[in-house]
Amino acid sequence: MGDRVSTANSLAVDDLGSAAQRDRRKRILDATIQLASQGGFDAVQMRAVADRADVALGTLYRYFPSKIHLLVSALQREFERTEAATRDRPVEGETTADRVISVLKGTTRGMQSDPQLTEALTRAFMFADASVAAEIHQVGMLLTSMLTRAMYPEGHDELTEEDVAIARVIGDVWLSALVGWVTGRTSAAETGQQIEVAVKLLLRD
Amino acid sequence: MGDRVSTANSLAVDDLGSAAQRDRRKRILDATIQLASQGGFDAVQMRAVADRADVALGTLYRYFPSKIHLLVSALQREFERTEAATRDRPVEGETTADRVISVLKGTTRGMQSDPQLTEALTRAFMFADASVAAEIHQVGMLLTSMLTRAMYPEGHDELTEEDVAIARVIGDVWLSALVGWVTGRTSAAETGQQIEVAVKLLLRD
DNA sequence: AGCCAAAGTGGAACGTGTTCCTATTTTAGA
DNA sequence: TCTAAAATAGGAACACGTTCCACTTTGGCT
Repeated sequence: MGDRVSTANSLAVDDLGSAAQRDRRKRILDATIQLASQGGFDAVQMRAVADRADVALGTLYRYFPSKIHLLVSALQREFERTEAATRDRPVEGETTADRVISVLKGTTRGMQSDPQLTEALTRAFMFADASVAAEIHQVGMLLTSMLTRAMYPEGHDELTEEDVAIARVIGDVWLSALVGWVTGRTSAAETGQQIEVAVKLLLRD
Repeated sequence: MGDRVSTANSLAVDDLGSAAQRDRRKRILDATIQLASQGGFDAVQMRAVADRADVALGTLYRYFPSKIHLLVSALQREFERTEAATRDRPVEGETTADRVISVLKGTTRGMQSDPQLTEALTRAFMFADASVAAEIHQVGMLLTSMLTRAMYPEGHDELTEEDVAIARVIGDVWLSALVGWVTGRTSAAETGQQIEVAVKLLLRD
């Protein structure tokens, strides 16, 4: 009775090949995040990632065609985790603005608790070109999703164009603020301030 | 009578040393912009810049301690030119929003007419860390200045905190839109749209 | 004019992202 | 079980940002 799992990998969410391949991919992303967390963007060196993931350099490049792809993919994974964590928890706050601010500050606080990791991921995000558009778009969707959920906690059906536009602008401000912070040009407090002001300007009804 | 200009360089706006030094600096920035204009960020190679500016590599590094400094300094010079050009010209448009959109679209159009240059300068701007804070801040001031002038063409005295906050948010959106565009993730039309929507959201009185 | 410190030259050298190549191992299918 | 294809290992090689060094030129001072 050889139950040698007859090729059955079709259950994978995104069809990422065999179990061994999924495992390698995970090891690589884990190593990336460890290194980023310790030393930021510069510490994520391809040879170091390969070593720590116990994978050859060529294999690393087979999975992720560049350092930027690697880091943006890591960002995507982290962001999915964050979004999932936010999903079930009810958003606190009376007004729309309060709820949005609450969600954003929560997320920002989470990122600021690991500055090096945030620096690495944000830098990669800002440097990414068209070849990473898919991953970037995915992250953008997650952010929009988090924001609109904060705006309408009890599952609205109708998101107006304006709602989406507002979410987008807030996302832009958030990103700028984050860049200012990771590059050491603004403090954590200023970053929070910047976001709060923008949200209040945009959601004053 | 030897009128050999007795050390008289104290008239320089920012005290940038001797005429020879100012000349070298200019040659370097010119070379940078030429190369960026032709091939974007990747084409601005330090050896190439040094060659074209007719300067040794070490000298280039004496003037600009990194490629990022070099490009951000080039951006600063270009932006000063742009800002000066906008200064005298009256801003067209009835409403505040119209005027701001007009100024931003004009500037954006200018940048989009030289995509490679814009890509190089924007990339550098986004990658700049704290050591370039001075130059970055200068560019931010110029942008704010352009925006508030568009908001109040007839020289208001009182810029409220809200005015400045709005200008800042618009600047953030502009930057995000620009990054999306230079990295090939959004089209020129989408970029304009994105800015217009944000401005209308923020200036709807 | 002659001297000295600062600035510039020319180029070697190093680190890290990326590419490439060959040998070996794993995997899928007959 | 056997075999061909795909994946991986291991590492050399290359490109470009950056650093460094020995030497030369420049410019201000006496």
